[in-house]
Amino acid sequence: MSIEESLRQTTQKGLSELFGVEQEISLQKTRREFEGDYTINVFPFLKYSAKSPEITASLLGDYIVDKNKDIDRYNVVKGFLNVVVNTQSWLDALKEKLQHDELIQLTESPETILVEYSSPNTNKPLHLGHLRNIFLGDSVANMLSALGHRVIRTQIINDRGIHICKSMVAWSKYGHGKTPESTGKKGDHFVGDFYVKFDQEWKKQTRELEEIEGDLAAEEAPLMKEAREALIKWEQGDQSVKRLWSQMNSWVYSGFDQTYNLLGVHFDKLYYESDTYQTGRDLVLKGVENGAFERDPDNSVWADLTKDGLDRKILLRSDGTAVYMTQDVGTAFQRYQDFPKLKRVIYTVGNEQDYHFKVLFRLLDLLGFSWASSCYHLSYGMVELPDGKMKSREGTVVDADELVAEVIEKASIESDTRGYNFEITQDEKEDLHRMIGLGALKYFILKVDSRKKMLFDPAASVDLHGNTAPFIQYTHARIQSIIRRAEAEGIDYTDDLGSNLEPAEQDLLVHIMDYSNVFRDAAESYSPSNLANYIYDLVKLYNTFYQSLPIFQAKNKIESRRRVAISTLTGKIVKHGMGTLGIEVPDKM
RNA sequence: GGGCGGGUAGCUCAGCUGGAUAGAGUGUCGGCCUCCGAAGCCGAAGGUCGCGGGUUCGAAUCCCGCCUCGCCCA
Repeated sequence: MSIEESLRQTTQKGLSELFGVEQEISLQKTRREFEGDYTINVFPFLKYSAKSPEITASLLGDYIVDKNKDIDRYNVVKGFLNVVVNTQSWLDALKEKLQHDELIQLTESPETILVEYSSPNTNKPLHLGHLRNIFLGDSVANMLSALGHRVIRTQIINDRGIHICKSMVAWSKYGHGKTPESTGKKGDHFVGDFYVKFDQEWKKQTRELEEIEGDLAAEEAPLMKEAREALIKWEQGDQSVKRLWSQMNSWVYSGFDQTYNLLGVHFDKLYYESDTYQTGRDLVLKGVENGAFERDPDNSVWADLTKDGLDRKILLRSDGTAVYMTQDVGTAFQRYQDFPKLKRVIYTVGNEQDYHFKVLFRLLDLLGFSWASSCYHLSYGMVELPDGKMKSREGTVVDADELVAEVIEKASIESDTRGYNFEITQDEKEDLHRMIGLGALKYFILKVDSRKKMLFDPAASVDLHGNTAPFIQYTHARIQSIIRRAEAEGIDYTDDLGSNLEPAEQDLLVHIMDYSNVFRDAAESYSPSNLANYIYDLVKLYNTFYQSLPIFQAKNKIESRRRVAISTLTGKIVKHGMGTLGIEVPDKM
């Protein structure tokens, strides 16, 4: 049992025996300006103790010191009881952690959890917004998996609809049989270019038509007509349209795969809307039969959610075609068919769809699916640029591939400028630069609370100083350098570590011992930013420790050993934590 | 019109299940490489926690109203 947990139990017991208090208590870290490790605020218990804050705190303090061998002494400041943990207890905890491989405590009830993220459309390449989505979903999946859950990573690929048909029409007319191979272009960009081309030509046609058709020009433009025809033919199963459709989609997928590979993410299972959109339609029709939904005179189908404080929501248009919501009903159902053991489904989708998911989950409930309540919308805020929002129409979208290439290039320049104080091959250099550049980007995005909107400053995202991945990576490399030297000098940290701790050692150690708790809380609240901030604090404490205390020139062998032990454990946590965020840390840089 | 989310140092962000003098980074200014990796460390300056009420021994944190920014539903 951890020191903190045991203190919590003793305190709880003491409050109960002394004052008859039966409630959850919270332990805080003692503020730096006071002596102590943990602080208990006794104000809430005064009405039970019927004594002054000072006396209440002293009684509790006496009890804790008497009953808990980890606690050495205490002091009282106003209503705050600061307890001091035995130095020996901290050192014992350190030794124990080093002997075990597991840095965190695994969950006692492993679940099967499906995490959906990325989920792009197949008509254009990934952009900065997708990156936040991907990094968030991937790190949440990593955290849950690290706790011992069985995680299925998935995405729903929006591979059908008018947008893909636009690219298809444009390629047929202006493509001249070109392919990604023949042009040397990445597949998703290749197809995206035709989507843009469609838009340009369509606008041209619209302008020409406006005099005759007025407001209808956009819809009546020949190109748009062709796109709509293509969609109808697709739904009818037209062979040549389907062939072109799969051809273009496969180009896009190979482009996406390259990007995912570079980002270091993978998926266990893919869902395509072209496979599941009919399922949703059937479920909705069943819902009409059993009275969950209603049919209007014009034959459209609606769900009346006004009782729940939501609106009336259309599910099938009067011509019988499905809307997005209907497709999502189908996909959700399909997933529980495929994985009957699912305990949780996590949808990583931007917060502009908060309402959409509220409605979706309510619909699943109305359809009688017991698992509706285990669906969760992992909602995240938009990414904004220094000059405002990304708008595809204004061409201010930040392309994911370009951005990744830029950060790696920047990392390469910075590393080369600083030089390398070790032997390194060209391949290793490239690997290192990728690690640093990509790490900087991922960390920059993940350190911000995902629920909030964030500002993406391109210059700051590749910064190497302060609260950044390169700073953390650098510290890791520095620690590894110490460990290498310790091994060379034959320092064995499993030996006696003494009975003393300098303040800088203790501050660091206390934080280290908090890792398991912080990790579990971050995982269960789907908050990679909490983990990122913990690692940053850890690394800062380590650097303070490192700069203020000699390791190899210490007063004696025992101190050297202890500092190597603390360094080793810090290094392990940094690697584990960053790895969970999807960020690699180098041994040398 | 209705709903959701945000507003904390010049800038970017922590802190938000109520607790001690609100913290980091960055930027500005000033120190620290004969010593284990300076992508580092130490220090200074910088705040009416959007505004106004309320609850409480105690509010950045909870409640109400307003201002403001963003998004969603018709």
